[in-house]
Amino acid sequence: MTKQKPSIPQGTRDFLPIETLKRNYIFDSIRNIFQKYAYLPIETPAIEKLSTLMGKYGEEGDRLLFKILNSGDFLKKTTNDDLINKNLSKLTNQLCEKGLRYDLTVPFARFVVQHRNDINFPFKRYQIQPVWRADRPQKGRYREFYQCDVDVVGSNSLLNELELIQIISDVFTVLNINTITKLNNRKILSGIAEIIGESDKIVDITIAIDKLDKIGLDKVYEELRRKNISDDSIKLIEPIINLSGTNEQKIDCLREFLQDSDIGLSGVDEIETMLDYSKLFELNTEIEFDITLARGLNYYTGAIFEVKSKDYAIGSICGGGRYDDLTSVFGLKDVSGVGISFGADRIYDVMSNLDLFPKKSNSSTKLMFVNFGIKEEKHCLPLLAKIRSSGINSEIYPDKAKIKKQMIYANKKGIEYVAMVGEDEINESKIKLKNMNTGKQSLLSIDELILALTF
RNA sequence: GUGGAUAUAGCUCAGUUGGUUAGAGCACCAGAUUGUGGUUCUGGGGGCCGUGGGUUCAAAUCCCAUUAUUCACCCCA
Repeated sequence: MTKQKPSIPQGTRDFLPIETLKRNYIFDSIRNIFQKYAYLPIETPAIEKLSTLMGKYGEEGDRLLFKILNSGDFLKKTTNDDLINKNLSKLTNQLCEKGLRYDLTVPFARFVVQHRNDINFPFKRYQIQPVWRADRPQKGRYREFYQCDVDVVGSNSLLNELELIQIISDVFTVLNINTITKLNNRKILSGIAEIIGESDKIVDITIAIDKLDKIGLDKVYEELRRKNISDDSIKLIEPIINLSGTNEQKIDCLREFLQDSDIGLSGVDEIETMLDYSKLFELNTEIEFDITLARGLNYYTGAIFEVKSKDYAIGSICGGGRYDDLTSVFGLKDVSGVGISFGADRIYDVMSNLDLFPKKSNSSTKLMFVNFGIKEEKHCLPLLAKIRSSGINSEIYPDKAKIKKQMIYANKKGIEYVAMVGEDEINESKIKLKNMNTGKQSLLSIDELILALTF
């Protein structure tokens, strides 16, 4: 048998215990806050029917879907002509019926429609699961990563948007990350497109101005021209792209600019209401109304959110928005939803690079018994059981090895205390407890030991 | 899908205009220390120099191909 070099597909990762503990700390923190705001958990399968996923994320998204080869005779539906001509899109349909989910929002829309009779609307759910994208990996970009979604469907109220802002603030407060939350509204973007007479090109326009801070003004104009936006139209948007000042100043300016666009004005009203309401409580994230925030996902229809770390550049660590019509493709009309997604993996990268994890998040064992041999381990096992039942994470070294080896094991595992029970201790009915941080040792009874480790 | 960079020990990397037996740090194992970890000292195991071809008396080093990794673009968490 030839030796195989162990490896995993690009863009995927293994997680060592120390990393997994830290990741769990992020998941637990986020989950606790979701529950505090009364969202309910659901899960959906990793694989969905391709018909559910295709066409929801635009052309680019379709390309990034992982597709699953049909089982059995997967060539059954193909014709020789299609194979010879390499008619890829047709062959894809014939070879694959399933794919890995690309995000949690579209499967959730499918879920809502499928289970509409079992759901209590307005439905507030959260979902923490991995998603997969057949992307080229790079910094902060993986092919398998976790999203932590919160969504409300079946309510048009802006209170939901507000609540999401509070959740953003709470999550990043707990995780100790400085953030800026950018807000925009798709209706404003639609209004702008309407005013300049390019309504049908709204997607191209928004994607172009979304790049403003990245490629600069000239390149944005270049891109707009490339998308066949007329010079007259470009001239018209100029003051909008250069919009600056406080959130209030931007709103006033836009209200003026959009005065002939009903949809645009309603977007401005929504933003104003959200900013207004958000002053009712303390928020630990800087709120910025950013007209250039577009986000590619073309199902957003109202509010758009994006959160970035202020201290570590890695793209957005949370994003989302309102989607009014996502369920209608699955046959349920007039159900509006709004939600955001926290990118747990990018949050991990931020916290890891800024060293924001609390110390307690990287160890789980509190106490280890040294194994001195058969007689001693039989004495220790009931003690260990008692310690465990009082809620202390603990273990016994499974082999009678050199003490040194056992101590090294405990040290590497970050175990706080080591218990040594040899012949002398057995005779005295005591346990020698060593604090691995200070090196101090003391002789305790079982009850004293439990008390000492419980506070 | 487009463009750039890199590939040497488990990890991070040295390696001279091509020239003896390819090195270091960290990690790992053992000993100094038979009931005590972290620090220190001593010793040890580890390498088809990504893979295939070419040039040369001679290739980790130069050339070509290939694969993998990585960064950026597109797009996105």
